Amino acid sequence: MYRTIQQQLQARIQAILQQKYEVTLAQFAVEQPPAIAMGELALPVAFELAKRLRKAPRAIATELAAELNASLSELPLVASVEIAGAGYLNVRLDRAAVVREIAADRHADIGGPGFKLVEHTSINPNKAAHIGHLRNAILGDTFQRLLRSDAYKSGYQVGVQNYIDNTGVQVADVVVGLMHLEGKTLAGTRELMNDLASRNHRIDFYCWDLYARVSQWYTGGVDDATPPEPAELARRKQVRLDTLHAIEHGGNEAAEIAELISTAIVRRHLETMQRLGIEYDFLPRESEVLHLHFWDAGRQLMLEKGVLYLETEGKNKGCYVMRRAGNESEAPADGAPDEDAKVIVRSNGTVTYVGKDIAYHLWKFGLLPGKDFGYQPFYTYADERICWISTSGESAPNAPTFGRADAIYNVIDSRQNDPQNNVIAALRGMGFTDAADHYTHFSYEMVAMTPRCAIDLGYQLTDEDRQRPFIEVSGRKGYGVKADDLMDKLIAAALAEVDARHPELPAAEREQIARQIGIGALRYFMLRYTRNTVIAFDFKDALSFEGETGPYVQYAIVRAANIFRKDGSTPQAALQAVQSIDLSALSGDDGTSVWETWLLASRLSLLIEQAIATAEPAYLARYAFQLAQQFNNFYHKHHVLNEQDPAKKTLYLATAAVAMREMTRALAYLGIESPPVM
RNA sequence: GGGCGAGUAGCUCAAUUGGAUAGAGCACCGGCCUUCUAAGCCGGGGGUUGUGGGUUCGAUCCCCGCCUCGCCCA
Repeated sequence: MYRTIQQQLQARIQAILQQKYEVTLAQFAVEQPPAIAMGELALPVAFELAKRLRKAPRAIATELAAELNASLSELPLVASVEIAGAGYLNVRLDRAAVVREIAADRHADIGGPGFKLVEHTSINPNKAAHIGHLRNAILGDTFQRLLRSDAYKSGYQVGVQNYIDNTGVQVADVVVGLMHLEGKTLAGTRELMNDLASRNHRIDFYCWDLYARVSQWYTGGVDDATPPEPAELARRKQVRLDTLHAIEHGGNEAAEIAELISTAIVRRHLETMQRLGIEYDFLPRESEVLHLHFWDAGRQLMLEKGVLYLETEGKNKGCYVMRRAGNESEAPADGAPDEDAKVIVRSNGTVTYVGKDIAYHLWKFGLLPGKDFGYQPFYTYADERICWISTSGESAPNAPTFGRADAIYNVIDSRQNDPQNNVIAALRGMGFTDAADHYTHFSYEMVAMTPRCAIDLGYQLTDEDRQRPFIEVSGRKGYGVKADDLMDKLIAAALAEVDARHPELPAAEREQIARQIGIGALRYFMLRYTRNTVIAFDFKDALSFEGETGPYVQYAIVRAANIFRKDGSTPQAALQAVQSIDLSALSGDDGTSVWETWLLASRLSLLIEQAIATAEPAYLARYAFQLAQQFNNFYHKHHVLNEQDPAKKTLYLATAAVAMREMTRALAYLGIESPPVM
């Protein structure tokens, strides 16, 4: 509702500016005054106009206030407009009228046409998911929820992809471990998987350790009694390279083991993410990008569009290269080679990662001629939703397609800034400016560990590392907190609390509530930081259920629900009743704290809009906390069930109802469930 | 060496993208459970926003220099 009022004010002011001064402002801010006593909305528009009109801000504000006050009939929810400070226009709302609008759940809509593709998670399928992957998946999943159409907003059509690099060097390393460290064949690998499954062990955990061992084996690590000879190290490097090439080509034992193991781990990743309420629509795989020859079509198109050319001189002689972003104007005027150009195809004919990525992104926008994946069902969720996977064979009859997006969001950490910019530059260079403009690298900083946390986990740190602000998670070293381990810990901690508080509940119910709380804490923890903040992970912070956490908000909802349970009434009835009672209790000191709760509760659509526009889910997380704080404030100030004045009691009940409604919604966008009791 | 990001309370982070008195959580100190759940609430201390300049009605935010840290590239 707050958004609607902002829009109405903006429209009205635009009309006045046009009519009175013949100026139009493309955009101007509508803020909130520092204190509610000064009104509900503040317009600094007079400052903006001071330069253009060569007039003092306060004089302009005076004229605008007069115009606005004279036409209040156009703004049914505004009570008055006054001038404050050096030229602010402060707007007071008709509290009763606004409350009735909010109670009736009238709010601005969000959404529009178009298909938006969100890609997130994209974990190398060679080891267990860790806390860094959790941040990625939780950010992506939350953003997807903000975009998608639902009961609250029209939203957009959304597809969620999880890219699987199943032919990369990381998978090859695990295959090297299985074949050369453990001497396993394809049959032996099958046996291992069956054995792990029968003992309820996780294959991704097994590979976590194996991957760390292989990484050390390459550099002559712990498995050797004496350091290996240089010739032996060279042989190991060659084994790695040969395995990688074998997997890329396919049709051999290494490739089959890679397929077997990576698919099993992908399945495990889906299970891990499902615990967090995260689901996917499609898993495009690197193997299909290769086997379906996406790059051939991409290269053809790049050559036609003139962004790819054969370098004939200098250090990149014999390579196909692309000029770097921003260098178009500095093209080699004197015919000298552009040494700064990005190599796309090496002189030996192999394609770089960026090259494959350009082709893949052309496909995402439906710009790759004649190429599409085959689609087969891979995983079915509880609600019958199907997760599809790419295949180079025939598609299943009822398969959807996922290319042809109007906008894409790639949730990838900030270390991939350069490669992502290269892809965008390629699209722009090819003349696909619309695609380039709608390509969002949803960049975020990594999750690291505090040195303290790493030591607690038993990792050997150098003295230098101990002095660092944080230690990077490293699959290669085996450093990191596994996603499933962390969830287990959080749920166990929550269960201990629930057991103590609600021994009367059946065990299954207590476990369900503990799961909701543990996951709520985790998702909130990953969302409360803005994207370009490095999270230095520590168990103490992550395991907290107090203060600015998910459980704090969940608890506020439970408190609100308890009011209705004890009262024997429903939130719906309370909101309905607001339409017909006297709302004079909204004014005065007492009423103001009630009114502030309504006002804050009415901002959800505004916050969703901002979170989408800035690709910053943290704004919504913060909002959920602030609303819960505001509600707790109200809860302690006004004892609802003891209220003797019937009109006041009805208003208070409705206040609890509206806060509960919006907190529950906000949490749902964050992917956090609201437990019935806690 | 080049590119990107960051530096705000003891600690971890915000600041509606240039607005009014820079706000939260944690930690610390003090108070509040016979009331709708204390996973909560109230109060307190704690700041030259790394540093030096500039832009303007107004700068934590924008521009330039310097210092420190992280990441990426070579």
